Amino acid sequence: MSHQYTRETAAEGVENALKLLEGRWKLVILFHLFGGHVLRFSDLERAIPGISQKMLIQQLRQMEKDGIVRRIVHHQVPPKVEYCLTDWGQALCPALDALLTWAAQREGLDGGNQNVPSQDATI
Amino acid sequence: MSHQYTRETAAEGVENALKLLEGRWKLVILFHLFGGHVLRFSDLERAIPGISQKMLIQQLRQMEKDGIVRRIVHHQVPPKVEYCLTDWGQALCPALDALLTWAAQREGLDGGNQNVPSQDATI
DNA sequence: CTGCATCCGCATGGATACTG
DNA sequence: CAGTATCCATGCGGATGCAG
Repeated sequence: MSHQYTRETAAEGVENALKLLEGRWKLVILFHLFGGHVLRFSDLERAIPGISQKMLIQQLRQMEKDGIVRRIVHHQVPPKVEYCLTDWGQALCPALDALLTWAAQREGLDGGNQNVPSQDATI
Repeated sequence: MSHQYTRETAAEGVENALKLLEGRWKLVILFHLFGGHVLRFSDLERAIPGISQKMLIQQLRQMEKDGIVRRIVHHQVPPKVEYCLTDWGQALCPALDALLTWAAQREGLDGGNQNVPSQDATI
């Protein structure tokens, strides 16, 4: 399982991965679905204040197409559609946790140069 | 170092982290800087075909402001400016690797339902 | 209830030309 | 060499209205 990537393919790989997560609301949706939660369209709508239906369905559809989210249609009136994560979608957890860890490291390391944005090499 | 996040703060944290990585060229630049490489403006320009000066300087400036990239100015004629990663920027490596790992898992798990995008719960 | 269509404003990104 | 300034195209996201 050793990763042997060239600088370019690695950049492409991460860019592709990031592209799947891009979108104003995908992360929020994802976190509402983590842990095996199964939510209806209206549940998500209510759980995410400020999101429009268009955005909600758009982001859900994209993630469904990308294999991150599973869509379950119950043919009944009134309609009922539920959303949950695929196995692959659940597998995102560790990666996002790593990102979280990195973000948390901001205060702590970085060489103590938060207030020295530009170094000046003038002699 | 246990992460104890609520659903909301975690989403915010990751979103903030992702926001720092957003931008058409940031990842590409990052990967060219990983490994302690110190590159001049023109080096990056040459190394990344298709990028415009505007985009290059814009993305670099944002990452500098965010503490990911360090900018070193040599006051001389002709001008010479070098860019490298901060310690925190270098620390991004594991997180991006996790993302890479996740992306690689696409083929392999996900319950074998790549061809069944929408499940149908009709009785 | 769930989801699609349309229109609109704004931010992002790209091309080009110019400056210290 | 290392930017800055300007103009322009595109796309994203928001609001509203309609349909199955």
